[in-house]
Amino acid sequence: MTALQSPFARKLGAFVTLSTLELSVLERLHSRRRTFVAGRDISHEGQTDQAAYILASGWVCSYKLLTNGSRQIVDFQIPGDFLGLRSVLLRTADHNIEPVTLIEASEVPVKDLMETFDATPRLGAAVLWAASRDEAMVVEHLVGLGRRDARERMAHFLLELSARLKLVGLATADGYACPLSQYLLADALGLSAVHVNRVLRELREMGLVTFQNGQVTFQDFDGLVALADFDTAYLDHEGPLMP
Amino acid sequence: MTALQSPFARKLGAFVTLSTLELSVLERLHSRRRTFVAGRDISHEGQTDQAAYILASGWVCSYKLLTNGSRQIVDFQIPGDFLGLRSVLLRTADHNIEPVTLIEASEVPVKDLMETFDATPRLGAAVLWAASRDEAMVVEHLVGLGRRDARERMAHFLLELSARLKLVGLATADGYACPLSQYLLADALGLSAVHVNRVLRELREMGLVTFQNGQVTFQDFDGLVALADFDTAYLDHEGPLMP
DNA sequence: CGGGCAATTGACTCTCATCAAACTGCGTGG
DNA sequence: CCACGCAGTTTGATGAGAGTCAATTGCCCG
Repeated sequence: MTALQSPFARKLGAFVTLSTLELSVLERLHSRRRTFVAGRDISHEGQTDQAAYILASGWVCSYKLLTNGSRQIVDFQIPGDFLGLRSVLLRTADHNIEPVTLIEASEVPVKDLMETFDATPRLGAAVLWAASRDEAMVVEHLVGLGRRDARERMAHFLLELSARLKLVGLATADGYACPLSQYLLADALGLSAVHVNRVLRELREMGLVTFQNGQVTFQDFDGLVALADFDTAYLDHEGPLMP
Repeated sequence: MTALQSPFARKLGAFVTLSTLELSVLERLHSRRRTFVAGRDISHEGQTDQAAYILASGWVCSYKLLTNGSRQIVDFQIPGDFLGLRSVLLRTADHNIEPVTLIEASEVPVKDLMETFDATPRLGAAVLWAASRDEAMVVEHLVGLGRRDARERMAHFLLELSARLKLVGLATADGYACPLSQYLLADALGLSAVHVNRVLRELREMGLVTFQNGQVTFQDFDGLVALADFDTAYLDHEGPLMP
């Protein structure tokens, strides 16, 4: 896979034009390709000396555990997303990272990351910008947990994933393949798995979306947008401020 | 106020040693001092060309509104905190910023910010590190909204504020002055104001904390920590990776 | 064929929102 | 100096949304 085709380049390319040099630097970042099996954590809260990764294929989740045994998934990462950038900046991982499926990811050692920032500041800015965009997503999740009911939360979540997946060519207007179990959805949306099931049934019976056999299919996209009060503004920022 | 005494320098100084040059650059960042009255927003979602601010005194909240009229406060900022960094990086504000009290803040134009990154990379790294720490806090809030009940949330919130305020000398082991109304607490914790009141009463009757007349007083700090499952790890990261 | 995991459904419970109504402290203006 | 209004706090009563417990179904895979 060349950098031009990599989901990461594709995502950045949707917002800025990258020079040949920058594309080749991107390609070099993809040299340390690794695979990880589903379910075994890549990184644990409290670990130091973390590497960052760029996800090439498969899905990942970032989560935190509470001592009472429950867990909260902070976000899912899809191809083209950066993993563990904050953990690198803070020197210690502040959350756990678990592959949801078999994944391929390119390890980016701190040194390479710093050198990239130095050698191609435009790429550095792009990475920072992507990180800010991810943070905006986390904020939106927080708003959902605080002020949306279960139906709205689910609708919003499915729509956000749709927008993100479209950017890397993994979704169409009709829907997308989604490898998440109802337990994972529950941990992400702050609900119980049982309630997730009921909410999905409701949305299906309302004729809005179906989520069955790992496939999300929109029946009434606009209706879903209306229900979720979904506004893509937080995803559709202008590209990074390029030096 | 010299940079040495500013809450921002004080906060950074708790994690790294700053050179005289760096302190003087910091001081220059504080030149455009402005004041804002409580209740009138400094910045609105969707606005472009945002400036960033360093908060010198007073309290601020960042929030988002939903079309159904409810609002979710994402975080409060206290003296020493940066405001609107993400809005600058994304070129568009993705949330609103409202002073809770009369505040003093130093405006930091994008240009100055970039120049600082360029001229004193260590300060740039420090700012980035502080931003990552703030993001870790947002993540912790998200976990609270998703997986903690009202009592735990309130306890955790009061403890986090305590830790943050201590860092800039605004709290003692006994407690701190807190200008937040129960409505603000409600919007931050994803609760109704009525329920906030009941929860505060409960915590008081359990002999853990009191929050009355704008003063938070700990009666049983350890008991509160236990109830909240509070772990300062997400606040106590090592200092920034200094180039 | 049996084990195991995810999805599904029903019955019951509990936390928290909502509505309503006092009550407080406080600044303003008559 | 007091009446008034207002914003914030406090308390009670009721109901809805979501959790928990439990049982069943469907399906994949050894």
